[in-house]
Amino acid sequence: MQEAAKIFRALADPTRREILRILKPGALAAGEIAAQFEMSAPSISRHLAILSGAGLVAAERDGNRLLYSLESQPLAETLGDFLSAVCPTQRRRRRSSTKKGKSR
Amino acid sequence: MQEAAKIFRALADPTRREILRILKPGALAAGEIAAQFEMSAPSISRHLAILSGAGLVAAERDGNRLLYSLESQPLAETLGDFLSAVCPTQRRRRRSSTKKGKSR
DNA sequence: TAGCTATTTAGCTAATGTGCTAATCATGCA
DNA sequence: TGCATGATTAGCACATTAGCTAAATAGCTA
Repeated sequence: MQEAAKIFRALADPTRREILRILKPGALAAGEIAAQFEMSAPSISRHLAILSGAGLVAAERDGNRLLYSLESQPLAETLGDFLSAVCPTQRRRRRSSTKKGKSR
Repeated sequence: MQEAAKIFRALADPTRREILRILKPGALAAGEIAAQFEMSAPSISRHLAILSGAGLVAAERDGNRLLYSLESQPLAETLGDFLSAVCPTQRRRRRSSTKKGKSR
C-alpha cells in the first residue's frame, strides 16, 4: 500500500485523528494516551500501531514505557500534495475566525 | 456524523480520491467518470454518492446526464483546519520539485 | 528469579465497506 | 406511448475494521 494511501486510511478514524491532536504538544506514553479515551488500552494500542505504520507517529522506549510522538512532516506533505492535486490554486484565507462562521 | 468525519471517511478510498482529482479541471457526467475506471458504473455511482454526502462534489442534471463537479472549498477547509490542529506552525516549502524527490 | 507495571498480540464478534449483477428510475425523442 | 440512454437503487457476497477480553512480552527492581 502506498504511503499516502496508508495515511488517508489512518486518518479515516476519529480516534486516530484525536490521538494526533493530543500528541501535538509533545510525546506521551501509550498509557497516557489511552487514559484520555473511554476505550481499552489494547484498542488504543492498535490505533497507535496503525498510525505508526502510516509513519504518522514514532515510538521510543523509555524504560518501562513507550513514548509516542507526532511525525507531522509526512502528514503535512501528503495532505498538502493532495490539496495541490485537487483544489484550484487559490489565495489562503487571511484569517479563519471561529466566531462568525461564514454560514456554510 | 460530523462533516469533517464524513470528509475524512470519503477520502479513505483511493477510487474516491482519484475521482476528485479527475474532477479538478471541470465537471463530468457520471458515465464519463466511470469510463476512467475499471469498475462497474454502479460502483462508481456509489462512490459519487459518498463524495456527495460529504459535500465534496455537487451534482447537476444536464438533460439525460448528471454532471458532477468538485466542491473544493470544504475539502480545503477541513484539511487545512486539521493540519492547523495537528502540525506545528511552519513556513511553507518554497517549491515542491517533482524531479528530485528529497529521498524520504 | 519473582513480581510488578506497561504495552502489545491473539482470537473472537459485530458492524461497515466495497464490489458485482439485476432491477428500477429519469430523461429525451420518434 | 414506446424505446433507448444514463444513472441510481436493491440485494447479495466477501473483505476489512474496530471493539472487547485474555494471554503474552518487555523492562524494572527487590
